[in-house]
Amino acid sequence: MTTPQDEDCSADELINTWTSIVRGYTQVTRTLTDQVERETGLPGPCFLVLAWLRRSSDQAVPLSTLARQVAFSSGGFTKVADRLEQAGLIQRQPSPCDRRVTNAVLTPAGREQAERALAVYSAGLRELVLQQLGLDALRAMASQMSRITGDAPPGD
Amino acid sequence: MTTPQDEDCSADELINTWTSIVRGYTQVTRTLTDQVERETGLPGPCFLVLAWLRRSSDQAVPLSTLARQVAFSSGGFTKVADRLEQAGLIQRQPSPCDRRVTNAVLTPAGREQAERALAVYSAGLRELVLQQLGLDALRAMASQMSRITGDAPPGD
DNA sequence: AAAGATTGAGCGGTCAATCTTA
DNA sequence: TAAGATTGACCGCTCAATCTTT
Repeated sequence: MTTPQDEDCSADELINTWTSIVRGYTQVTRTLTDQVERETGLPGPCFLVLAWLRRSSDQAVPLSTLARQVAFSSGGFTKVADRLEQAGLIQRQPSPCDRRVTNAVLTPAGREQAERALAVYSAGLRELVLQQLGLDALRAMASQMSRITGDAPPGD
Repeated sequence: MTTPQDEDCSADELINTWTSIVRGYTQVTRTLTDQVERETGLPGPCFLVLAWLRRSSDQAVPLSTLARQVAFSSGGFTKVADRLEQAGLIQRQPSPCDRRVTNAVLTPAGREQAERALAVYSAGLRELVLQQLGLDALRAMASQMSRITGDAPPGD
């Protein structure tokens, strides 16, 4: 939605405003990632993969889908999957319907790690974001961001 | 600010809400970085350094300060500085007052590149964020994020 | 042709060690 | 001692090439 006001916003103000968003986001993300890594030993990308698999209700998910989800290249993700498999957190399964794709599923150990990591993550989120902003402001921010991506706002 | 409502927010809702913020932020950042890189040839970290130097009104800035600003390790930033200097965009200057520190200053070419990159960046910001949200919502989001970091809201 | 997965080469970052100056 | 900068070893990711399957 463009309003006549938009032209009143100088490039400098625009950048300063966005920069404070960058700072906040970066600080929260770094803190959460550090906490998860410290308390579970899971590096950032691995955590995101486990979280996504858990969110898929234990269904097998193609490696390519996971790669897109964490914004990794295909080749880069192969190695993430290698590490996760070697750590016993996921298992590779050739897809029954399309023999090009390999799926990943959580092992019991992987699911347990995912639960622990998500507990740490959400606790940090409560402390860092929810307590500072309150639920209404947080929801408002999320729905703004959803407008940017064109996604449906969360909770619909 | 903690309200009684906070306990009504399940871990799942909390994470979903934050995730949509992550998605929006990531999409905008990636798009802007790609645009800047495509139209100026500057990779992301270099762009941030030039932008910060420009914002310092052409003053000499210690490398350690710049490193903190872009959240790089000391060793990592030395190599960024190497590339920027080799590209003729910055110049190293030993600090007159403290002989441990080396300062960086923009060369004329570096300043020119910084201007171009910032023009691309702010144009993208207008299109991707300002037009979708409007100025008021953008300012609101920035001031929320400032509360998280404890910084003063932008424009004060 | 086109899409998924894997491999190896290359690069950009962190980390630990070192040197210099305060 | 401590802080800033640099160096080299290491590691994780991207990229391009390859193989397989559709």
